Amino acid sequence: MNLETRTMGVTKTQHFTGEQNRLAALAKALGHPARIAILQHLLKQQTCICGDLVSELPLAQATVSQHLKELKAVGLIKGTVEGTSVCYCIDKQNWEEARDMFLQLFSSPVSCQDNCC
Amino acid sequence: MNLETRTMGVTKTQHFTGEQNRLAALAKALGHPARIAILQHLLKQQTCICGDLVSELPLAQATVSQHLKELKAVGLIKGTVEGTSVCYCIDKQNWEEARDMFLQLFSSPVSCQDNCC
DNA sequence: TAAATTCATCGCAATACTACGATAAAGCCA
DNA sequence: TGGCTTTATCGTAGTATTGCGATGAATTTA
Repeated sequence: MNLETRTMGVTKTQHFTGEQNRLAALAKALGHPARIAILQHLLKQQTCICGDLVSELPLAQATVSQHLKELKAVGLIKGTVEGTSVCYCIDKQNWEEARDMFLQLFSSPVSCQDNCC
Repeated sequence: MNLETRTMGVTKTQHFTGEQNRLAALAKALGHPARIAILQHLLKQQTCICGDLVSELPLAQATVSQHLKELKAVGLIKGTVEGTSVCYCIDKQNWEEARDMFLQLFSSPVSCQDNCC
């Protein structure tokens, strides 16, 4: 029987490295097609796009706002109030950090072949 | 009022492209530090590692098995039964597909600067 | 000031995820 | 065969995620 504080349903982040947790958090933020679509749209636009993301996406305004919040929470995007509307764009610095971390993960050679195991 | 079939709490995958859904699914699989740790361990080993992943990770055997199942479900790893134990390793083909998809996402230039919006 | 626009947040409903003990299934070894 | 090892699956508990209508806050416009 486990007598330490039981926190069910919660990721045990304490037991992993900061890098592992950070990469996982970034991946998690990318882990929804709507958020992928948002990022792709922000990348495609030369200038920063505001809330017309809502009309681009097949989701209600409240839902889009929530996805934007999550992307903002991990730092992949940032938003600036511009009058009545809000201008969202990729956060270049964190975006490049994310790119580097994924790059590093995928840079290792895969030794496992078809007959490996 | 929305009278179409209401499926609450479920991602609306139908409304996104196959690529967006695939990339999101791969990212989601990477979205947990334990699964990052598993993949890093499998990448580090020259030969395929079996269930001693359990002793490497700070999680119960059932939990590790569940994470392995998820990684297997998106195709990032594969397992082969070897006597009593199971040998897991990176699925080279799907791993490279994943790498290419993330690479493509991050390859777009970010035009947004500090004073962008 | 009053109405309209834009967006965030709240609250709810339903599903998904995380974790683990218990148990089952499959193979090994004495 | 009987026990042992290894791993998958089941069941359960708790938290997180997804989605959306309703509402609120901030700003613009009439």
